[in-house]
Amino acid sequence: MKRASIKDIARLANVSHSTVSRALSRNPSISANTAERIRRIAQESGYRASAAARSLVTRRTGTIGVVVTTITDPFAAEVVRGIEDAANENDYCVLLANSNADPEREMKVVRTLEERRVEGIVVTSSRLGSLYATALSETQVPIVLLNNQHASAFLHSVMIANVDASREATRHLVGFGHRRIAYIGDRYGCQSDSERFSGYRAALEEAGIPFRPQYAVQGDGKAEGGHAAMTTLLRLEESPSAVFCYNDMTALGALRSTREHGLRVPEDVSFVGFDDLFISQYTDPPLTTMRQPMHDMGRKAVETLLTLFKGSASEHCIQVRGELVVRESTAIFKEEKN
Amino acid sequence: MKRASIKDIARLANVSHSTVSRALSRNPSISANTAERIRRIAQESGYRASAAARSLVTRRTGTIGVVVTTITDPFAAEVVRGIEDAANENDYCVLLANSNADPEREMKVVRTLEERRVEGIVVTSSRLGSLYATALSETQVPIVLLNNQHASAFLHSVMIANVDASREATRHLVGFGHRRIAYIGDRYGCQSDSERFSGYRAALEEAGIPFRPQYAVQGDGKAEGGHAAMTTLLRLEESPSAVFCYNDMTALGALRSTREHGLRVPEDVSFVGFDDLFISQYTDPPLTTMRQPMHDMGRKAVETLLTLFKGSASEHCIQVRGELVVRESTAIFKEEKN
DNA sequence: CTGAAAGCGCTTACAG
DNA sequence: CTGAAAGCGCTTACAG
Repeated sequence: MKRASIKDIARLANVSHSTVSRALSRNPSISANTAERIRRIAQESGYRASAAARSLVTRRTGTIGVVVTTITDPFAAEVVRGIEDAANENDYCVLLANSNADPEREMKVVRTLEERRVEGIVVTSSRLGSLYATALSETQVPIVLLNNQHASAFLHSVMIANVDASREATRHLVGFGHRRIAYIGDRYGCQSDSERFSGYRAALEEAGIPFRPQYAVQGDGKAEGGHAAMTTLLRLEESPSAVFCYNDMTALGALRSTREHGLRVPEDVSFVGFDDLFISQYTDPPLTTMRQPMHDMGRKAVETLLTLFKGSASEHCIQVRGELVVRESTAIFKEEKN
Repeated sequence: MKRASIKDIARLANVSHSTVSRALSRNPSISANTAERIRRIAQESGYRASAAARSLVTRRTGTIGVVVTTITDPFAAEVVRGIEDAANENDYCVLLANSNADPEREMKVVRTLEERRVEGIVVTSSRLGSLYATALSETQVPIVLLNNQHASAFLHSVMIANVDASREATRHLVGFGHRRIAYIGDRYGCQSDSERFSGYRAALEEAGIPFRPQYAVQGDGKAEGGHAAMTTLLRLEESPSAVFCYNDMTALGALRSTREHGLRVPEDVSFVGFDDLFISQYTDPPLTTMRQPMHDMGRKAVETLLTLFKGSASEHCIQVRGELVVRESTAIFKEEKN
């Protein structure tokens, strides 16, 4: 059975469909009585206005598109939650798409979102920031990149202040007396990896600790890579007493490798992660980590979209600060414990 | 600047807009040459067909709505991933909405989805299954409930076979020689909690182990609740040697409480969870758990939607089996270890 | 192979 | 306060 249209309601109410439209959108020009009557009839017949028809004339869809590599990534999920919250508060819906970190698919997905006339798009953790700069300059819908992996001055973005945050995270280790401090990076992390690496180097430098190349190893941003990287570090003649990890997932894997080697955390080796995923408070021991305000970053992304919709200018790159959350995976360095 | 419409392309190509429409939809009646030319022009001018206009006439939007309590829940995220994958393979988009487990909001959200003319809706872990039965019987769009908390025979659903799965999980503990086996439930879990509790009871019964009421405690489905519940259990005169948890998050909290009491897992107490969240392989020790095929459940949900779209009949309740994943949080019972 | 016309379900000036 | 008309951007019979 067909859905009731505005005309059906009009017939039922013995008025023109224009009147129905006005009554339903609470246009004050309609008399209270008829308006009331029309609304009741609409209600009873389970009428639902067609958003498609409406948006065709109003030129507004009230939806924003979100592309993530995969919603299964806890970071992405938290960000999307922030986006949803902010979107809903402003009566926007969210069209979700995943790119699987595949540039081709990512472009295709953006295309689809354009056809659906999303009013704005937020893309998280994209690896093709630079591709976007050109490909998307033709796009007519505002895009904001969240923690994108490549700088692209032309686009709007919200980013964590990687260098500062990483420097602070590493300083925490330095402050605990550690000098053999390693870094487990993300070989796919592009700009954010190199920035976090810079922050790490900066902290070493200001503490007068020489950088040892063998202490900089690469993971893959996931637990598997962190595990493998940590295993490498543990095989070193002089293994590190502390490790700063690209992110919490990496730390998770590294923690496990450490445990498998019969070492204790933090007594034998200290760890600090990056992100503060929900689970990081439940690892054993609970993880000290540099928190990214994921929820807030999601909000900020839609807020810049919103100001862009109004035609106002918006900051091009919003930088957000991390916050060190000290838990139990870091301890004061003690010489030769094992 | 306005988006190019089909008419703009028609003007550029010196044909009627009907011809443009046909060329773009690869209607074979159009001559290869003109079709080619039209497509090139459309491409160059960055033309994007308006999905709204199209769906107004085709009566198809190619989108399905998904409502979750919060995407931040790892279970929901995995399910949504499965939904997305299946949807994309069939050229559907996903409109995501969160209900915050608030019935009122959930109904509102469904309303919004209807206005957007989603062709189907999947609702995960809803607590108002029974409300749906009436409220949604008026709805014209097919809805499938995934692990809904209340039975409702009128609706389509995909569910884990809770009783069987829980019985098997508990049997695993029994098989390891445990007799003091506790259950930490979810006070908000409604039907799924009572079903999992039944499975637990059934396993005890078939093993001739008397049920002890003080061994059945309630959490809240989250780590906090699991922590509190386990603390209660540990204060018992004769505390359990094994615990079956409503879900992995509960187990996570329980694990932590156990650790805080200076007890070892699995030497002092064994744990089995439910879900097999991604993180469960990274807990310390890695968690033995009853895996729910979350990804597959998501797929199945859209598959039943798809068959419903075709007008075919579909099974009303698809039951899916859990799979016990044995890791290191369970061990053979040994008398009086501490 | 191509075009003119009608219509999908709304909103919104324009009249009255 | 209400209605008739036009139009948003498409698709699709119907002609030719």
